[in-house]
Amino acid sequence: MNQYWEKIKKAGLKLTPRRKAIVDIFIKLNRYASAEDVWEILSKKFKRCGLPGVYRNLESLVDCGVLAKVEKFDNKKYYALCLAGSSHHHHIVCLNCDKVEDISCYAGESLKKIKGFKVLNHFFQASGICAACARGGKA
Amino acid sequence: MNQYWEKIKKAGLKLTPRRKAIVDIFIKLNRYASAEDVWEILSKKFKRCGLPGVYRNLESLVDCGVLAKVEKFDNKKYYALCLAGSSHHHHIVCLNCDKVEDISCYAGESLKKIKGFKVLNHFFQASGICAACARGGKA
DNA sequence: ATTCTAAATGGAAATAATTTCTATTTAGAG
DNA sequence: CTCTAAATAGAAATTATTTCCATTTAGAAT
Repeated sequence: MNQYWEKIKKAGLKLTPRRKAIVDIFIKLNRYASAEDVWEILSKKFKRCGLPGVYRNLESLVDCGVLAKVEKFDNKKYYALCLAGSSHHHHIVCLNCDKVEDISCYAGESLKKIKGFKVLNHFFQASGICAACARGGKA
Repeated sequence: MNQYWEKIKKAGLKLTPRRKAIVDIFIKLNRYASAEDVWEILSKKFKRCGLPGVYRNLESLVDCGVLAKVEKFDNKKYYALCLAGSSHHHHIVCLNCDKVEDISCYAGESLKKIKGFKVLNHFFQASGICAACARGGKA
């Protein structure tokens, strides 16, 4: 029972073979992926496997905190394993290898009021080159 | 020749009736809008008016700095008038009236290196309730 | 172990957003 | 006024995602 399975159970979701496999795929990938990416890999393991089911599972895994959404700003949805707890945090993405890491939120008091707005939410995401890629780890 | 028209000309784009009308729509709206929103309004002014043309124009207006993209994280594209110059900045969106305002970027030295990543880009967007809506301006 | 029920699933089809393509029109330089 | 590259309309294609419904299954209760 790993930390991800625990999150799934804790949310009252069933720990299905499909969900275990999807978590496994993300652990092995170590980067963000689209529903179609996941479906392609999952299809090798399960002969009968629909894309709608993958979409449903990715959403439920986001809901229970196992996955986080990653933005590529191209009108597609991307997901990555979320190691951080349920506390508010952000993500940094490697432009070379697509790896995603959790980063804590820097927001302080100054973010409660901006330009007369009462600020309720904010989204932050950084991208760049991770240490491994900078060393030529993959290129 | 207002500031928006100037930006269009400066980018080497033609100042067409369609583009003038789109800028005008955003000035009057004073909030972000989707391609379809713009198309609906534009259709009242021009009987022959295609959605693909609206998409093309919105993109070209972003390219020349007249419009900015706004994220609603729903896999649709949204646009708003961009008053700020070409310098790096962000946006804050009113959840009640959809108004968008430019905000300056707070990023300092600490944002150059995060978790070993060499940070190249970042995206920030805040949302909340604007002063007018807080006063019950529209609700 | 067996039963039971809500949740999960597959797959077809629908929906929604956006882009491509091609022929026609037009802004604006000369 | 002419000319050309840029802009346009509209149909059709593409892409991503969701809905629908009939079937299966995880896991709680027995």
